[in-house]
Amino acid sequence: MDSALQRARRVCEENKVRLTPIREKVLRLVWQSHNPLGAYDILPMLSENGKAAAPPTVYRALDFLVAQGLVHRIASLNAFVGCSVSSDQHVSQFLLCRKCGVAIEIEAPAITQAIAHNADQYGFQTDNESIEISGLCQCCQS
Amino acid sequence: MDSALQRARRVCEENKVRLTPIREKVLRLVWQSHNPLGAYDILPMLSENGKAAAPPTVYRALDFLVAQGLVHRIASLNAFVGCSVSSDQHVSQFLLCRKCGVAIEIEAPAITQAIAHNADQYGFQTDNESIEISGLCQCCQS
DNA sequence: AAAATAGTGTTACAATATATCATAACGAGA
DNA sequence: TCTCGTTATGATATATTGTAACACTATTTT
Repeated sequence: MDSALQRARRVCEENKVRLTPIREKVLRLVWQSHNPLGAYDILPMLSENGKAAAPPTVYRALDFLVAQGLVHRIASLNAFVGCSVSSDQHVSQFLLCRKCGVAIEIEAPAITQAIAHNADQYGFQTDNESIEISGLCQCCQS
Repeated sequence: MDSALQRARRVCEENKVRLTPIREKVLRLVWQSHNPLGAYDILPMLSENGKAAAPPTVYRALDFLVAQGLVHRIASLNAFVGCSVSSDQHVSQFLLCRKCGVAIEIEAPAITQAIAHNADQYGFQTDNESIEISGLCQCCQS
């Protein structure tokens, strides 16, 4: 968690962008939850002095964090999760438990390679890949 | 297109479910468009005698078709596309052009295998995999 | 300090999806 | 064939997710 913040600061410095208080808070919140969080789950947690933030506030912060590769969006859940891989590759590979909701980020070069190979066959130039595998995690199988 | 309908009928017969007129019409519409269609794009096309259908009508039909493996949902686009592979595997692998919007369904056992191997390492029991790769198709690269 | 850029607050709204309850169609067994 | 349980559809309302647009503030650059 602390190391995640350190990495975030480093990444932002390298990219010459600012990790403002709002962005940092959203990053902390997303990281603290080990399950993916929806934008509207985060929203009330951002409220200072009892006044809730408005949707654009959280979406801007999330868009920023996603752009920097610090957070991933899980399209099938409309939710966001902290990126746990340190390498700066722009891939998003997740095992998603449909029971407990946990999101396990995996790093599988074999998948990435197989995708690159297939895309090549179609002359397709890839931007980013998003792999979302739903199923049951080990804990939830009994 | 006709062969797609034939397959649909066969699949429904095997699964002992009904391909009702609404479901068949939605399937046709999704198939006719070679780009993914949003539910609200389909909605007005369902209108008989000038009266538009209500959202649940199209969502029910789409849910049914997805459950039968005849249509895929592209989560990153909130859209639906006809399934073009005949084998009855429950995987969803797409190359999505961000310029022209085309969705190319690929069948890559190497990817599936790499995923199975990784899931195994985590003791994760997979239901279905969804791979959405955004980028530029060959036509749109110039 | 002035100008330019980037970030935030706020309001309103668009787009996507579902809950709920009533009605209709169908299919199996008496 | 009738009725009863199941499945499908109609209809209304509402929930959820995501953006546009504009004013204002903070930060950086010149």
